[in-house]
Amino acid sequence: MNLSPLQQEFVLHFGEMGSRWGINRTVGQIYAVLFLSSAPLNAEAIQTALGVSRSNVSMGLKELQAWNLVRLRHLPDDRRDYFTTPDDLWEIVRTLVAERKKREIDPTLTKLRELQMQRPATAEDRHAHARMTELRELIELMTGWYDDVERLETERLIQLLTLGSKVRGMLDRMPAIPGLSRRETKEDEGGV
Amino acid sequence: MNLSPLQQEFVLHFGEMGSRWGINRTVGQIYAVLFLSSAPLNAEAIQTALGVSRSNVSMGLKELQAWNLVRLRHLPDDRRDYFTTPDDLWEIVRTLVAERKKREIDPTLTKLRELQMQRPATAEDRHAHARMTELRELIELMTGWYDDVERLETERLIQLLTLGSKVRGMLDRMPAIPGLSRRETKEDEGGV
DNA sequence: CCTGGATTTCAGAAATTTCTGAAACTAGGT
DNA sequence: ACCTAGTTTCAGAAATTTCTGAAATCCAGG
Repeated sequence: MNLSPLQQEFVLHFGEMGSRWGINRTVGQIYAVLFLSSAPLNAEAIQTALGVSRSNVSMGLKELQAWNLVRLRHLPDDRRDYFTTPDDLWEIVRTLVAERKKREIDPTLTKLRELQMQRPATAEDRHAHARMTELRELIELMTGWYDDVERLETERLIQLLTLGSKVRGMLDRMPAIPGLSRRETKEDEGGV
Repeated sequence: MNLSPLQQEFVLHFGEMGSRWGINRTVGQIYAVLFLSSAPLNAEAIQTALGVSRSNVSMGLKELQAWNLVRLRHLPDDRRDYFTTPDDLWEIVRTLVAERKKREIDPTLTKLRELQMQRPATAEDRHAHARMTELRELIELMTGWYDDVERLETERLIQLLTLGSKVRGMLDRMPAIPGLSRRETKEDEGGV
């Protein structure tokens, strides 16, 4: 398979962005090709489209599968593996967010909870401990919200996003929530 | 400066997470040390705390400054540069989100808009074009929402997040928004 | 229980990123 | 104008990540 100039440029861009997204160039390119393709593709088609080695494609597909970002399909009378991305972009976004949370947030939350078992001894440790508490609470607030929103069906989610600027007006009409001010009580400490 | 076991473990964790967050280990560790410290730190203190070279610290700080994640401070009668992270964690989150959007989303949005100037010729290109449109519209919807939320003062933002599960009930009481169904009209195409 | 197309694994090669020490630079004090 | 304490830059070294080709594995017929 070979790519049209339009596809080509999109794929190249995804490759370059790959590194910023925490995946490597080839994985980004493989994803881009699958994303644009109207039909499922097998490894060989991807290989020729991108001009990389067969094993590289295999590893890339494996990684994309680990991210739940591609679907394995089979065509009748063909035992090769074919891959697609979901037609529904919202499903892709949900997967992306869920997987990033799993990899980038959850381990830190676990670690913070674990570290908070220790009682701080010195003044400096008390400050560090307080700082970790603040961070943990903030992450918990955000992931709690995410858990709620994630369960919304897509129609509702779009509705919520479209609401956008109206959010402010709505909040104005709600009572302030007591006991949730911006900062907790704050201790001052000295020393370099 | 040397770190307590509590600080040490937090710093090491941040270092390891660094790679998943798109920054490198040392940068993650530098940030962690500054985040926990009750007082501003100079480069030498960071160097001894982490046991890395002076130039590495310098580069790390430079990168953190490029991300707007640290503040440069000066103490009286001392011409060394001291650094801190903001006391307010919400400010940190806002910066983080804004910078990641700038680096990870905006370039793609620009590229998509640019690619859409081209008129698709083949059937396959028409499909690719449609797919890009879908993606662009989705990103625009999400960044539009972000732009609104970003302007909320922190109290309101917390209110919004705390609302969480109540969101669903609220949305139920709102009229559905016409013309914004889940998927656009969808063309079917064949061929491998 | 072979055969042959297809996929996966793996060890080393290639490329990229990170880290370092030395040199260059900067600016306040005298 | 020249120290001097401090910071930044930079070229090469070290470490890490990515990529490849060859070999190993898998598995659906025959």
